[in-house]
Amino acid sequence: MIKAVTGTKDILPSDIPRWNYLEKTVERIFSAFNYKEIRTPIFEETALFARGIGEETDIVGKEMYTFKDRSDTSLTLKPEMTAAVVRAYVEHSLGAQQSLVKLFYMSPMFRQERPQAGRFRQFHQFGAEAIGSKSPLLDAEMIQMSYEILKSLGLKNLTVKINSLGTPETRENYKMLLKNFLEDKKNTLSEDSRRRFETNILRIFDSKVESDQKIIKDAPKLVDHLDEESKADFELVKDQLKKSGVPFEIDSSLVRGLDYYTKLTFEIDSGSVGAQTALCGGGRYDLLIETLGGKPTPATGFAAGIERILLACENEKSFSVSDPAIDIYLVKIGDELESFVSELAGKLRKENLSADFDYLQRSVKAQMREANKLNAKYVLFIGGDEYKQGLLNLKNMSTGKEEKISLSNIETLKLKLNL
RNA sequence: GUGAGCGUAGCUCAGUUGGUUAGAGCACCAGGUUGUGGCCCUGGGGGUCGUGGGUUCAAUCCCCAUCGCUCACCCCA
Repeated sequence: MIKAVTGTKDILPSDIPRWNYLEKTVERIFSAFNYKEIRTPIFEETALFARGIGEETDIVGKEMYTFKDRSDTSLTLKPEMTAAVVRAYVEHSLGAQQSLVKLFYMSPMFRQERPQAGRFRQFHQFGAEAIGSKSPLLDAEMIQMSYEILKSLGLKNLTVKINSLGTPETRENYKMLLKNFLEDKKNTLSEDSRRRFETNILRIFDSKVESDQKIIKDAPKLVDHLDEESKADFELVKDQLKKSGVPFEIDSSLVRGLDYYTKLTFEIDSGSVGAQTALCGGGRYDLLIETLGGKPTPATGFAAGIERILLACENEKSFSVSDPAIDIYLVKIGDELESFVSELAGKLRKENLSADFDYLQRSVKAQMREANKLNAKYVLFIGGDEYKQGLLNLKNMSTGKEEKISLSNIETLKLKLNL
């Protein structure tokens, strides 16, 4: 048997109502904040992600699905969306028509990682990008929007964490500071953290090893070494979050894994999922547009993992969707009426009613069971003496009451049913 | 890439200290009402016990390999 590829999942009909509910919620809130949807191709030239995300990152270094097409161009299934959105922004000069462009997306992403709870190789993200302003109000807006979406989905167990990475210069200075601090303690660090010391020293803060945490606890903090502008912006974001009632905590160890972030970064964690607690994350990326060939343009954004959010919602039973119901199920008494029933169903469907009937020549009882399973609001019996007199028997499935209606005014059934 | 756990019906799982036709609940189908659902009752279909090899008179059970799934590390949404 051929199965779905490792790390990929079918979203089955029984899953769809929950996905639809999430998607509608997301669209509603994005549009309230005046973000417009953008859709970009599933794959891009590999160079886009290599340059945008950073050659040294894990995503680019070992997690991308990269392949060559017949003209020998290296292509990559998108592992994240920001680089693609920025590419489209630059390519179509979206900034020429409006100086601030607010975009949102929902799309599958691909990363070749080992699957685990809340992590897949094909997964889905929604997110937003605001390109063209350095206002901290937009950073606060990103946090507020994502928080509101999660809240609207009924989630409770949330932690909003914010940090500022400062400008690249302040960050480099700080890295030196940290390096000096850790230099003589290096040998007592875990193996992973010793590796991080060389590759990405800031990530040592993320270590789950207790002994590492003890060492790093007394390390200098990035927030204490910010440049004046980053510091002022950070204060503004905090202020704005307080005003909009978003609870948050400052997490000086919050470092994002993509190279393009500057200044404000944030993450929203859930205590209701497995080890992968981040439901969404984002921040400011003032240098990326330039890196990708555009004019220097400040921007900020975030991305959220849909599977992870739905997992948290399930574990918290944070929302429920009502069972899908069909308006009317046609029960035929006698198989010779099949073709007539099919025609009748067609008429009802034209009236925008959802209608179905039995194609398996099953007994009336079996047809009723089917109607019940489909949550049918009404059942229409076709056949027997009534049918000969031009009448049909209409049954309300919740009250159980039946009434006879005339075959000739079947088109007005919709009004009768109050549907 | 590393580590641990688990693979028995469509689903959730029992089971045999190795021994005849491998079980339950749910789901599915049929009947109980020769024209009427949700409850109930009766019956039925469905499994190469993940795959390959080994040990044995005998393997779903023990051993080895392999594939897959799950969780965690790493990393990230």
